[in-house]
Parts: sequence; C-alpha cells; structure tokens
Amino acid sequence: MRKRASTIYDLAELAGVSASTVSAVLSGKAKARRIAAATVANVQRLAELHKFTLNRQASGLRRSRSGLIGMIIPMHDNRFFSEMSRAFERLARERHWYPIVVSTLRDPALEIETVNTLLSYRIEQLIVTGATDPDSVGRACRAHGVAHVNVDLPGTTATSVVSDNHWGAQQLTRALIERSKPMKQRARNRIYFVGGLSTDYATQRRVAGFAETVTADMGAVHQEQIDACGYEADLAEVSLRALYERLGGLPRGLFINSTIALEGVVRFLKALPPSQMGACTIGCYDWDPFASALSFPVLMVRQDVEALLGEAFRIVDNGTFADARLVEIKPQLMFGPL
Amino acid sequence: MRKRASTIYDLAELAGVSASTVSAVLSGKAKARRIAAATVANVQRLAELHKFTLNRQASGLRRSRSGLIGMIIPMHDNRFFSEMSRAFERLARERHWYPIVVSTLRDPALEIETVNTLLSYRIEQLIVTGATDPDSVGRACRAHGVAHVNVDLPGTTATSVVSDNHWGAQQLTRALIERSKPMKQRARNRIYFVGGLSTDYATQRRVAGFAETVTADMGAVHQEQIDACGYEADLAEVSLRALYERLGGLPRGLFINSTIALEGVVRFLKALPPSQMGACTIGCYDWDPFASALSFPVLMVRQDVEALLGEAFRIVDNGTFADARLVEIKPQLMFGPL
DNA sequence: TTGTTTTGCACAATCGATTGTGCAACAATG
DNA sequence: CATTGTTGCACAATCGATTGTGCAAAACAA
Repeated sequence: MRKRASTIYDLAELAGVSASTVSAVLSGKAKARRIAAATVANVQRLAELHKFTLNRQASGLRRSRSGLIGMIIPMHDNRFFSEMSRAFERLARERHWYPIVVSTLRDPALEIETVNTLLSYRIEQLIVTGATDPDSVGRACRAHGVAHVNVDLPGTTATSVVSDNHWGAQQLTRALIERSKPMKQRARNRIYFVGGLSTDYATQRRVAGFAETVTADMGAVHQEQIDACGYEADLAEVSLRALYERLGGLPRGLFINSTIALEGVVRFLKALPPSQMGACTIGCYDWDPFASALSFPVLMVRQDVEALLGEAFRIVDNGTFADARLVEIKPQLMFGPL
Repeated sequence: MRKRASTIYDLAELAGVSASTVSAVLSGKAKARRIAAATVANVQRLAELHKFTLNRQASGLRRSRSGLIGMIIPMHDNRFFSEMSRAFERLARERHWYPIVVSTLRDPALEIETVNTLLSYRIEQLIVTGATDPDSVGRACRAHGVAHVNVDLPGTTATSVVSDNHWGAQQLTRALIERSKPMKQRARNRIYFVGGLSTDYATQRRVAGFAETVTADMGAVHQEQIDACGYEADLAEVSLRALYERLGGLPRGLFINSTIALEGVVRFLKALPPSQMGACTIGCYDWDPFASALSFPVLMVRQDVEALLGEAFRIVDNGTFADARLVEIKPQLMFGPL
C-alpha cells in the first residue's frame, strides 16, 4: 500500500463514479449537487479506507483559497512570543484556518522575504507581530489583497494592536520608585532604563512613560539614565556592567525593557555579592514565570497576549484593517499594591 | 496598482513573450531553454517592477513539490521547544526549504490531524518532535512518501534522534546525591523524582537512570520516590505539596523532570521560608536561563538542540529514516565539577 | 400514454505554472 | 545556392481539484 498520494480520480475509479462526484462528497457539497445518499456513503467509506487526503495545492489553486493564515514574529526566545504563538494557533484553529508561524529574527530583509514567500503560498491573512518594517509588509499584503494587522509594533498602513506601553511603563516606573530605597549618592539614587532599541516604537513609548514618571516623582531625567542597548542578553549585561562601574555600585532601581535583556542583567547580578543586590529594585517590561522567583524580587509587566491577538483576529475577521487605527491594550501589572 | 495577484500570463503579455518564456526566466532555466539574454533581462525587470510573486500552489501542483518542510512540537511553552523551533528554521532555510512549525498540544488526535493537514499541503519532509504517537505519524508520512524523523521521543517505524536520557539522568542524579546534605530522617534523606509521564519514553529512560544511580549510591529506591505526575506546572506543584506534607518538610533532593514541572515546584517553594529550601538540593532535566538564577541553585541538564536537529536533518537529507535506528545525543550538564 | 420535473451524475473548462516538442528565422557550411 | 545547424521562442499537455452545465433515467402529473 505504499502508493503515491492518490487523487480523487483514483478514488473515483474505485467507487465507480466520476471525479466530480468524489469532489462533491469530500467537500461536503453532496446535498447541493444532488448526490445519492448511498453514493455519498460509499465514497466516504473508500476515502476513509484508503486514508485519502485531498491535495490542497490543487484545491487551493482552483478555488483561489489556501486556508492558510500566517504570523511572523521576531524570535522564539521569550515567553511573550511563545504565548503569542500558542494563542495564534488556538484562534486560527477555532476559525478553521491553518496557522503558520515564522520568525524573522528582527532582520528586515528576512522579514520581507518571508512575507513574500508566505504570499506566494497564498496565505489569506497575516498577523504581523513585532515587525521591524511593518509598512513594507503591509504594502506587500495589500498588493496581494491579503488581510493583515500589526501587533506589538504598529505601522501606518494597517490597523495596529499594541500594548499600552506608555501606561505600562508609567506604572512600572512608579512602582520602582515607591518600592525602592533612596540612596545617598546622587547618581545612584536614580532608576535606570536598560534594553530595547530607541528606534523601535514600543521602546520609545516606554521611555516616554518612564521619563514622565521619573520627572514627576523625582525631578529631572538624565540622558544617561536611559540605555536602549538592544535586544540581546549580552548587550544588556555589558551595559549594566558599565553602569555599575560608572556608579561604583548598583543604582536604586532598574527598569529592564525585555526579558531577554533581563537575562543579561541576571547574569551580571549573579556574580555580585547578594548584599549589594538587596539595595537595588528591579522591574521588567514583559513577564517570565521563572523571573518571578529569582533570588531578588522582580516587578513585572505582563502583556495581555489573549487580548492583543483576540483584537487582531477581530480586525482581520471583519476586514477593518485598512483604516490604520491604533488599538492599545493595557498590560497586566505583576505586582500587588504597596 | 491594487490588482489581484498577477500571473505569469499577465507578465508575458507585458513583456510581449509567452508564459513559458516567463516561467523559464523566473525559474532560472533561461540558459537551458535558450532564452536570449535581452529577453531574460526584460522579463526580470518587469517582474521586479510589478513585484511579481510566483503562485506556489500552481508551481507545486505542476512539479509535485511544495518546498515545505514541517515540524510538529508539543508546545511552545519552554526553552527546549523554542530552541528547537529556532534551530529548525535555520537549518531549513540553509537548505532552501520553507519551514512550518506547528504545536499539537500533546493531543494524539490533534497530532494526527495536524500531520494529515500538513501532508495535504504536500510538505516534503517532517520532523516529528515529542510526538505522543510517533508511529501513527510515521505511517501517515510513509503512505505519502514523505521523509520523516522522530526527535526527542522515539518511534519504531522511523529513525529517531533522542537525548541520551539515561546517561543524563544518571549524571544529574549523581550530582544531586554528591551535592546534597544527608538528612537524619530516613524518608527525607532521599532524592525524589517529580514530573513527566511514565508512559513516555523519555521519562522512562530518565526514571531508569535515576533509579540505577540511586540504587548504586544510596541503596534501594522506593516506589514513592518517583512521581511522574504529568507535564503541567500545577500538577507538579500539587505533587510537591503532597510530598512536603507527607515528609513533614522538603527532602534531601529533587529531580524535576522538566522546566514546566519546575515552574510548579518553584511556585510552591517560593511560599516556604528560605531556611527550609537551603537544605534541599534541586536538579532539573532541561534548561532555562532564568532557572539558573533562582534564589536557590538548580542543577540543570541542557539538551543539545543543535546536535539533535543537525542529526535529524542529516537523516532526512540522505533518506536514511526508514531503518528505524535510535540515535542518542548526550545532553550538556549545566553544573561544574564538585 | 405523453409531457414535465426531479434526481443523479458525468463532462469539460478552469486555476497558474512547468516542460516536452515543434518550428520559424537566421547562421554556418560546402 | 542548397543543406545543415543553431537560436529563440511559442504551443499545448499536464498537475489535481472545483464547478457550471448538460443530459439520461426515474418519478410524477395529466
């Protein structure tokens, strides 16, 4: 039985009917095409028996539908994107779409190449998560008539659903200020922002929320309080080490802009004597289950993945992606009242 | 310019040539089909200009090739599978395959349904990672002539590449024994195994390695030292709480069988006074970057994802998947010498 | 019985790209 | 000039499923 994948023609011959009849039965159009109940049963039995699977290339070609929905994400390396993948698959399956998740490594060239490939497979919808260049992606989708939404990082050509980064950063910053202990040395008596990229919208909004809250609660913000050193653990580690040496110790508080950056921070902190760490209060924008049980407490902001993607699907569902609105979803604060 | 996706026929008309000429140019067969250099250049220019993308449904149908390689994984929720996704995508791209990763939630029905759908899209290869029923998946692939390899959990119908769970568990168990402090109370002076499923091969091998080492170094193993309570954090939390109450405290050491189970364990331990935790040595089969910086040390076994998948690709590359061998890859110990 | 409807299905065109083949136009050779 | 080769491309069949249409046979009506 190790035959080639069989076609509806093979099945048709076995059943003694025509291919169009088989097609009608298998695609549930038997009633509409007035196929006798006995014929339907027979074809279904044979299809089952021979483990027949439709060729979706052929089907998709004929119907100009692929049944595919794509999502691009930057990386698979943290909980936020893991949760996005999981929720995406669930929501897609609920709608009888077949989900494809691909990571594009924050590489603009790979990003657009990936999208073009997805389009060549004729995906019908695309969720564009954390894209470095959402507008290029949007244009490509538009040229193919493919519904699309930006998530996490917004674009200007399609509706975007993003975390309320400004509000989240304000809350986290305020909590860091309230829960940290003042320090005598002026430069150390500050909260420092570490990680992310200043070219990236989410980081900009978080920096803004951070700066406003610091200004309101502690006076001015100094330029050197903000180091959007990038999205790699190593870079954050280097950045923190430099800060530590500059200040001659840890500062009053740290606002870490991603769990990846937090990884680097943790690597540096682990090497310090525990006593030093007690004086520094740490917060992280994004959540990780283990980070909540580190040897020092970490205040965390958890993005509402279900709400973000739920809204994104609603938008592709009703085709309201073209009006380029910005929808903001409040994240969840993973720290109780003082 | 918001036209429908254009076809090679549209492009042919624009260029004043036939569709077959366009096809030859775009698929790099211009030389073989003796297309004039000037014609090639013109077609390429127009293709570029109009951002033409080939319809891979049509192309795949005609050539009986899709260019797709699939991988199924159980979940997106831990580092092992995240790293698998990332490495899979990289290795696939190196080979000019287009990668599709789908999670099947450890649900046998979803698993086989997913594989059938992937087959209906005519994927050409499949990496079957951590499948609950690898042999059913293998049979489906075989029926379609699709190359496939099992990874992480082995099957009997295709070659499997798995972590050397037995060896890894032995190393981890020995380290737990050597690094932990003996306890007076007999039942607490033991290492306990928590998490995973005893129906699952990896867990069986780890339990075996654990039991052998315990027997060799500490005498007999008691049945109640092993609780393969499942793959959810909640279950591990419940299991550990029960153990704690049964023993009247934490045991000498814990062998946690996955980072997910470790999440539950950590939730329980966080609620305990720190002094109690100091006496319990913890090890985890699987690695997480944050888990290495918890408030208590965790010995970890990190699977060699690159080697696992590298080997898997080698096997699909040379088509040696049918001999149903078992290839074991040693994991990496994330703890130094004593 | 004859005419009309309904039932049940087959036929053939089609989706868009690929590929074996055929054939002008031109060049090279004798 | 006649013959043979080469170049450059078009034509048409094909992949497997879908779907508009047509047409016997059966069922029903008159």
